[in-house]
Amino acid sequence: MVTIKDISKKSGFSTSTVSKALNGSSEIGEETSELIKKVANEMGYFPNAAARLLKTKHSNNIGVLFIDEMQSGLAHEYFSAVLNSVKDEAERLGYDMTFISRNIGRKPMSYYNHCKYRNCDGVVIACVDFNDPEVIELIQSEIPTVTIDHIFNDCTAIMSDNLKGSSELVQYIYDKGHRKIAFIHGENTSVTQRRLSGFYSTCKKLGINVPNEYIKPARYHDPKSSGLATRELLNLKDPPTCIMYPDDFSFIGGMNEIEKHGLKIPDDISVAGYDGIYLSQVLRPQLCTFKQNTEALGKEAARNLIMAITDRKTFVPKQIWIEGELLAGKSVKETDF
Amino acid sequence: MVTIKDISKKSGFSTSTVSKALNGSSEIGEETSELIKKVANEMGYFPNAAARLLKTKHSNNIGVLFIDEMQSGLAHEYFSAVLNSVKDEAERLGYDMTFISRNIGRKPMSYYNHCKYRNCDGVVIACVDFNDPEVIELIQSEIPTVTIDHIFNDCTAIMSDNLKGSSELVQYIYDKGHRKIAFIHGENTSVTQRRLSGFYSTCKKLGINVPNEYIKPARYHDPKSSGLATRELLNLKDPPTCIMYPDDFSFIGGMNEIEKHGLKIPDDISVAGYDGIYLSQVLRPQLCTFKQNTEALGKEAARNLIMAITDRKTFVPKQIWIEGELLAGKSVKETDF
DNA sequence: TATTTTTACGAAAACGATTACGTTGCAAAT
DNA sequence: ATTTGCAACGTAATCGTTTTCGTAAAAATA
Repeated sequence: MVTIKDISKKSGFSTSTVSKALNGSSEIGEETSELIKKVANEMGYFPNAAARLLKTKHSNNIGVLFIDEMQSGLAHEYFSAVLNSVKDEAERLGYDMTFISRNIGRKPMSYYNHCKYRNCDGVVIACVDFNDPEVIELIQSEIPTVTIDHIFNDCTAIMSDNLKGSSELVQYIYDKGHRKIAFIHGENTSVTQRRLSGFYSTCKKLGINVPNEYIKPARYHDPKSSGLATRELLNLKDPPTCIMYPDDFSFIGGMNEIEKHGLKIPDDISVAGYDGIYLSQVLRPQLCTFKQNTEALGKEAARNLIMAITDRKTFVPKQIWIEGELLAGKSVKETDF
Repeated sequence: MVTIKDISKKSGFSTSTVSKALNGSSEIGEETSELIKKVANEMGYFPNAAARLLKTKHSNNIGVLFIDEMQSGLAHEYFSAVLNSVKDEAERLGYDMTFISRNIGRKPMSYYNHCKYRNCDGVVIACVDFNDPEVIELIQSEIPTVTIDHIFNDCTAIMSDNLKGSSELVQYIYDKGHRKIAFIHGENTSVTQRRLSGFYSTCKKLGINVPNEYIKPARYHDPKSSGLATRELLNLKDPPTCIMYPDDFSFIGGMNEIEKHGLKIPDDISVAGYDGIYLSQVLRPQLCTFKQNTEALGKEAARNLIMAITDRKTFVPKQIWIEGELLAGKSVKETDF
């Protein structure tokens, strides 16, 4: 490995001069600067991140916290799409991305300590249990963080506009003539809470009566759980004409259950999902859903995190709402009321 | 930040003793060792990765090279599943995972240099253009690497058994009575080459005649491209009764084209995919496909890479074949011949 | 008892960079 | 002629560990 010492020897300048020249300091004369750079190139020099980091404390590396309850991990299409976008934008801005886990070298370690250990300049937090004390510890620490789809005090949040999304879906379903709309909502996350709120408020606005039995809890991103909820809904004396699901993925469970009941989508029952994952658009019939802008979400997350890192003093936490787009699909049937 | 110096002062022992005690060296007496650990705990000490790395050269961090031509990145379901498994196993073994890009801090840098810069202990290479000189440079370097789905000299490879997979598919389709089987094959990757070989050899074994016009090139993981190939196949004077696709994802393009032609799967034409991604099993009809064992692939990749890192001297490169499983689905119709 | 070995610890030198501060030489200002 | 200022470069400390090599005392051996 060739170091600045080697360059120093070969070029005859001191290591500090070499360092400064290589970092483009104006302190060094143009000629020497050029010479040093030339020598460095010839010798195949590149800096050692560890040594540099030890002094500067800047790693040019951001961490991502990305662990979901359902263990789907990177197979979670929505989040992996967001993450991919984070990665692309971070790379464009010169940052690498490292996954943060709870252990290091076989020793357990909190998220926060892990980040400090790895000297992450900042952290993107997505798809985790936001009630986890360790997550809270990390967010409240001095390390810049941005969260995706969850709002914390004094922490920049990139939010997919779930309220608006579910609201638009309800409006669309209403416009198609439906008045008996059921909602299966994922439990215990702020994301699904917002979707539920959007559902309620829009129903109220439109004057739709929603019996309690039309609201079923289910686990987020869990087809089985939504399947059970679907069964209950279909067995009601007065079943709904349209069922809204927590997310596209969960809908699959519902779809199977609807098939078992011998019903056809959308002729016998209408359905809508959420997310707009690829799958939803290749199903037959195409699923009516709300597509989240994963690319914008990830990009904004990376950009804002890096801004927070760079302008640490002046940066103020903010919330950024990313809008999505209704994909009508063909799973909601025009109906009379 | 509390350092071993602080512990040294507080405990009265030298920094070297502290370091040794903390690292469990047998050189240090049990009592002092316990005392030092206690003090370290009280003070909330944990090591600084940069400083440690600077001396030891071990980062406990592995890099992943993961850039596909189609830019689907982490949205590539097969690879993201593999990667997730790599991550889980690596974490279990005490390693973190960092993405390797071509630039760092806005400066371009080769993959190899990037790995050296970040001091990656090893690299997992997947889903890239294996002809890229930079990739080759990395593989031939002193950094331990494992490749997924591609064989290089002197480099451990974790291989999904594509030959066997496509072979089993052909056999299954044959058993269902089909004799006019077309094959759309992805271009230019060793993965798709193997699938093609499996197709050819099994056809030969079974005595199936394969006219040239039944073999269509298309881009791997590209629905549009497979859609075009499908159209050509359907327009043949003597069209096939079954079409095999490069992968499940590509099949979607074919599916749309088949729909456009007013044909029904599987009544009018049978189809088969490859990969066994989630999508394939929720399509109606369920897709006949070959499910690759992504979990085993990722796990083996991580395990072998870390073995290569740990036993650098004795480790010999090897090839590990991971078997998959045929998912019959309902897209291949029983037919007479 | 005299000698060797072992045990338990410390001093100091790395690792490879950055950076505050010091030192020149020389031109410009006084 | 003296002072000042600045450009251009060097010295040396520093970041937080690990590790080699010593060394004193204790234990084992002869």
